[in-house]
Amino acid sequence: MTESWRIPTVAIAVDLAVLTIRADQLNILLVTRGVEPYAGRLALPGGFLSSDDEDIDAAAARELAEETGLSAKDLHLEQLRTYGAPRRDPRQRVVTICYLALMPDLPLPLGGGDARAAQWVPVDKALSRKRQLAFDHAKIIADAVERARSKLEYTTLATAFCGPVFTISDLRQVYEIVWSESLDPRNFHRKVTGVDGFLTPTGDRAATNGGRPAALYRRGPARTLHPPILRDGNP
Amino acid sequence: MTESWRIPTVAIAVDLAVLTIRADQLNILLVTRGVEPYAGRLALPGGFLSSDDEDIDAAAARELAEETGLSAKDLHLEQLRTYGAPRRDPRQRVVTICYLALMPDLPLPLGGGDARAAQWVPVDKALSRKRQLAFDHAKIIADAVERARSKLEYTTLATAFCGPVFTISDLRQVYEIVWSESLDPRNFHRKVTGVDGFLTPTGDRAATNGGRPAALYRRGPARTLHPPILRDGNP
DNA sequence: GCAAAAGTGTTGATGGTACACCCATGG
DNA sequence: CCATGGGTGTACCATCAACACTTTTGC
Repeated sequence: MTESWRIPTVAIAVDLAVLTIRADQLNILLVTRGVEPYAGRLALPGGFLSSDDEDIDAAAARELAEETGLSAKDLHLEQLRTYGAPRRDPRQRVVTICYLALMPDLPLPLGGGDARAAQWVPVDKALSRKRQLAFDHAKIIADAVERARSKLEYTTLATAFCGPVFTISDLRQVYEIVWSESLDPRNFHRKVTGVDGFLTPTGDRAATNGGRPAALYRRGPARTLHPPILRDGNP
Repeated sequence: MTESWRIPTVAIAVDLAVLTIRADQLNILLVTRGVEPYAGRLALPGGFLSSDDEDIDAAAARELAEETGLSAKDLHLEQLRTYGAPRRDPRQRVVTICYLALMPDLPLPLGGGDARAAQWVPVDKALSRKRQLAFDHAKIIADAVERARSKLEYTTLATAFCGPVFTISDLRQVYEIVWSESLDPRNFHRKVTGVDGFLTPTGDRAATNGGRPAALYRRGPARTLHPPILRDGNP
């Protein structure tokens, strides 16, 4: 608590839940804490809000750039929820505003100035070893994953996990991995090509990997899906 | 600014967007500010978070009880979003965690200890006179209404606007008013009675208001709607 | 040709809309 | 009886899951 004079009585933090798909699994970006409390444990990247003129959305974007080297306009970033249980940080009262980011699988570390040991951890693994996570971050991760899962249903966000050009198979695998559910490739194809503005054909074709080469697409202008693509597990 | 010594450099507020249906309109609970800034303007009820051991959800519930006299377990209360633009409060940096509450139309003031002038204001009126609202509260109200609108689609939340017992007509009017859209009474009836756990019949019937008396229902155990009841305006 | 993946056509089930029709009450 | 709102039946249409089938590549 020697640093408590530097931080207001109720401190405000901004934490990031950054998701990607890697090796057929949903992964989350975690850092290893170097200091107490929870030294050595895995935690969401984040930091305290400075009291200057920085907007909280901008603070989240800045943290994201520091961790990944990516600008917020290159990927999806949205506010998830604010967590403020009284003793979630044993040092003092901390209220943390959490953000959800989705990005394609890019190499890490991405040359950010902040060279803390950020690593991709499969979400399943992180959530099955809750004791290794700092603070209430297991709960935050679970909320982030659930938000991502449900957003795939009625928005075009799945494309945020893909690179700039992708095949319909790539997109289907995003859905299958995030939902842990297999989808019929033929019906999926029809469904996504039927939504206006979801996908823009590039005209090119992907290198074949054993069969007929797939058409390549970019993400289209649509942001919501009409009709939605619904999960099975719902009822 | 005489009280600024009591508030940390970055202050945390909890604000409430309390919605109800009154006189066939969606209404929001607003207070008239007595002090600068924005003295005399309408604002969302709320207050600063104390740095003691109060959870932020509990702080929202306490504010709600002070304004309406109702306990949080009697009505729906959920976190909406956190707003933290740098100059949203001209005095100092304030980050506000906003909550959305839905309640049936009950008389106000509800005998809370805090006798500030809380009043119901039709949402349309509030949003068409944005200049009369304090801070960024017009934006918050718009977000709250949009959240309520979309939650009616896939949750059973519409019952939160009704009293403990209600008719299917009452429920339909909730949808019609919140969505500003008229629905076919016959198809609506079939739809809601077809969702398992949405409605529990009481066995009683309402006093007639000109026609056959309607069956009375309580809210059932279901919290999500399968299938959803979708708005028209979507595509 | 054969395997493998992409993409199309078809069919039967399901859920939605529109609307005709019957039910129960007050006046 | 009539007016009024509550509630059911039904016909038609859109969407969807399931799966047979065709297309396009590598080997």
